[in-house]
Amino acid sequence: MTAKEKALIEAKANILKALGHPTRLWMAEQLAGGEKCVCELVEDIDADFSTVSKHLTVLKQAGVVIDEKRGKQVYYRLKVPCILQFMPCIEAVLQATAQRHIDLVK
Amino acid sequence: MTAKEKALIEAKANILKALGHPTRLWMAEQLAGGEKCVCELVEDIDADFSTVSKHLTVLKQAGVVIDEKRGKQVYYRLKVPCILQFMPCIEAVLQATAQRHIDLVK
DNA sequence: ATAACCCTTGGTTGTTTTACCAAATAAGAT
DNA sequence: ATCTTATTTGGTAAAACAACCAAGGGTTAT
Repeated sequence: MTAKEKALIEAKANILKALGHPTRLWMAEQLAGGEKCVCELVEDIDADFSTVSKHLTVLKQAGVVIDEKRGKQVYYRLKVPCILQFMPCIEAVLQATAQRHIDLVK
Repeated sequence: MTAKEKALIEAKANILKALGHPTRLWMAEQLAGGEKCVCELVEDIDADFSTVSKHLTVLKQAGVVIDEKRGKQVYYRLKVPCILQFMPCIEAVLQATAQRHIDLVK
């Protein structure tokens, strides 16, 4: 494996890793429906404001979202909407996995 | 968010997390070309036998791969091949992100 | 039976993540 | 100017992760 190939795979893994946390994945799914400010996300989830903000920072650094400050609030949105296209496949994995998962997807 | 929705998102995040490590992502890509035994993966990468084995266990528990013992060796393969279909989108994120990433994808 | 090979498991250590709290910054309202 | 409101940043402690080494369990070959 060349250094370039290695760097590419690390970059890709980093994006998947960013989405590989329940809170962050949930946020990405929320943003698929359109931009939201941090406060809206905080409101919908049982977590600290700072926690939400830090998760958004992770997504931002991974290149999954971008932010824009408007007035008092900061709005986040998906940078590349296709990100959530692979959810059906993820769910197919769950389907294929175990009995206990099947009812999750249905 | 109901308990069920929460469980679903955790399960999905777990799959993405499993793929969110350079070595594991690399393995998944290798297996996209067909099953391989652990020894073949170890040979192609600069890592300990036990490290490779543990990474495979993570992928297995996430439902991404399945294993089959044949003779002395254990063969791993992708359980749901579509897993790697979203790589183009991941690369699109890289493209969209920063100058320093662009040359990685090309 | 012994040896050699393939793989997993257990243990250890260092690193990374995560969540919360408190404090700091920034913008709009009074 | 002061006070909210919205968000980020810094700090800290607990938990999870990752890599290596050593040891153990099967399986085939001798």
